[in-house]
Amino acid sequence: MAESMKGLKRTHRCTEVSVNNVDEIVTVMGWVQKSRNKGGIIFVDLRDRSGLLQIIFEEANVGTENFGKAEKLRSEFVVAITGKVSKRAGAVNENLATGDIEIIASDIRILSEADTPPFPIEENSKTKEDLRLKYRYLDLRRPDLQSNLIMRSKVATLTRAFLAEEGFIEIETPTLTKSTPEGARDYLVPSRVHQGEFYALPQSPQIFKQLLMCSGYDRYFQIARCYRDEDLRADRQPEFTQIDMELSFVDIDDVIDVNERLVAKMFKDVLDVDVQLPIQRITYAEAMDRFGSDKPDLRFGMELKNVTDVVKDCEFVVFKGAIENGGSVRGINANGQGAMPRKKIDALVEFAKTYGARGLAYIAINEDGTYKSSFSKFMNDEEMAVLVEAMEGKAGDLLLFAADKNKVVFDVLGALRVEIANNLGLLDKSVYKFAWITEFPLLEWNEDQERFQAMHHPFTMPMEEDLQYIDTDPGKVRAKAYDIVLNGTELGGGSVRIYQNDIQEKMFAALGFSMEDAYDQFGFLLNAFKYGVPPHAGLAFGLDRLIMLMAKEDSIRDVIAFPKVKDASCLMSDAPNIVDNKQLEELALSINAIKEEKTEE
RNA sequence: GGCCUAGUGGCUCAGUUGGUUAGAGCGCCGCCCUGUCACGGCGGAGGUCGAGGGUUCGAGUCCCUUCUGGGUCGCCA
Repeated sequence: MAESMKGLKRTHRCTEVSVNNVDEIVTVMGWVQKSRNKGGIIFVDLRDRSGLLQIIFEEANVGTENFGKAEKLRSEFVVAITGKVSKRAGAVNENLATGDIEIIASDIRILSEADTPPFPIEENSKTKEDLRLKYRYLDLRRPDLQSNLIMRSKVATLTRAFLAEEGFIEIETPTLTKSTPEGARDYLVPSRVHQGEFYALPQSPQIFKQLLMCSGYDRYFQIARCYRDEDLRADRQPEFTQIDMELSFVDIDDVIDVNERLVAKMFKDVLDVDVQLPIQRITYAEAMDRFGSDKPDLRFGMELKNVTDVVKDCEFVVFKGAIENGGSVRGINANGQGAMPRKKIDALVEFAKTYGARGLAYIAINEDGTYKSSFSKFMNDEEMAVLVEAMEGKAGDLLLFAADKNKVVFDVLGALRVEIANNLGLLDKSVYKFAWITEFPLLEWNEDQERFQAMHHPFTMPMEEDLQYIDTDPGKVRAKAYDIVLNGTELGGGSVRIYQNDIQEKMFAALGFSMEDAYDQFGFLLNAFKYGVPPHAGLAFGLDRLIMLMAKEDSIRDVIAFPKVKDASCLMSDAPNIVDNKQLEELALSINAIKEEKTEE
């Protein structure tokens, strides 16, 4: 028996009422968080997106009929309350923004009744995520998710304002577009009109924004939805949002400048955190060498040390073999962890193996200066001492070594470094350490396909000084590409683009594309470049990851209203689902093989 | 696709080496209570332990298969 709100108008949100409104008659509307019925007096905590407000019902003030309604209230009923703001007669509740006041109800309407929710609607929910996702519309009532989405809105709003101020124009680009085989797997959309043909959902607006530069818009941005049909992670969803931009007549420094000022404004305005500008820049080579990662977490040390030269003459076959095969031996020093129990060290070895290590060598330095090591029997005392010295090992330290191809060594130690820091509680979410990573390799060798592929994308400009190697030693060429990294997460990235035909042709040649292939896939861009193209560069932020870090969450699911789970389905709507045959016929599609349980539905 | 991990009343969990009617807190329902705010008091309902199969005299507890979440490697220009 829902009542009408006819004739009523909400005057305040719950926490917009304060002591300044004492004795005023207000009308608030929201959900019943909690009802405490003491018999002759009923306390109700009313909730809306702003917070909680206590309502008092006494028969003398609200009347017999309304008091009866108040007795019926249960969690999540939606009500409209009119009453007088009053200083609390009882104790002040320090935990509530409105803890010093209450509303003495003179009228109540039950706008909607509610079933008991399947889990408590409360902050810091302990409920398992699958249940929360099935009832996402209830989960989204919780204050922590509401504050995340509100923060997200603030960031988007100030981004628009900031970029507009900087001369950017917001332009939308298509989401029904053309599949390009390089890069991530595309989501495809069948065409009804052109049977047998497909649109692709964009992985990014990359080509369109470059065309907009050709068209003279000069500075473009868009808060763009992007799609990649790859497996999910805590920080990867099949559809995600980028703050995407492109600028004409600029070089690296111009892009970095405007973006670090944007980041600084976001953190100041939303979190009141000062980001020190300029943000430090680290080359890719240095990042790999010091941190084993191109997205280093700079909140703690434990940097990698290259001890290849130190151990090159030892008899330990693992070290020797790695060096002979062109690899390296590197280590990290987990300060003060020398007493780590064998079980935990074994767990680290297993962890390392998931990153391709065949094992992990270690030296635990006892408090008395003696060693406990997995390989001391292969080294003499002097060799051990020199190695420990090179690692700056002190009594009580734990030294961990990886010996393999450089890629494996970096992967293993880079991951291990973060794992250990995490285990030791060194990753403080309220500390924000930014870095720009620059001078990425232009190309990387794809072992499976036995060819080079673009590390970023095929339109990334090589560094002028490396251009000479593009024909002879393409792997050596560095790119005018840059990533912005925050606390070990890649927040965004971009590059200066190629705008000269001759360089673009060399790039396609290095990638093993014929010009015919290139024109087939990217002809509209290459043709556009024939008609006068400005030098241009751009960048895109992962908005979901940015908000995740700002909100101190562990998953982007907590900053996306309706996220998908690991297998890319939606537990609430049950998407994706099968469609009826009529739809398939219109698209000239037939299904060859699908999982049995789906066909039986 | 691989590896790790979880799945016990509505929610969160406990359930010893397999052994009588599967427990707790919160929530829910009913009655009482005019100052509570983790309200309180009294009473009550509710699960066969994700599913299927197996071992056993006997399984929530062991084995196999499978489903559903989460983490991660591969993948993610």
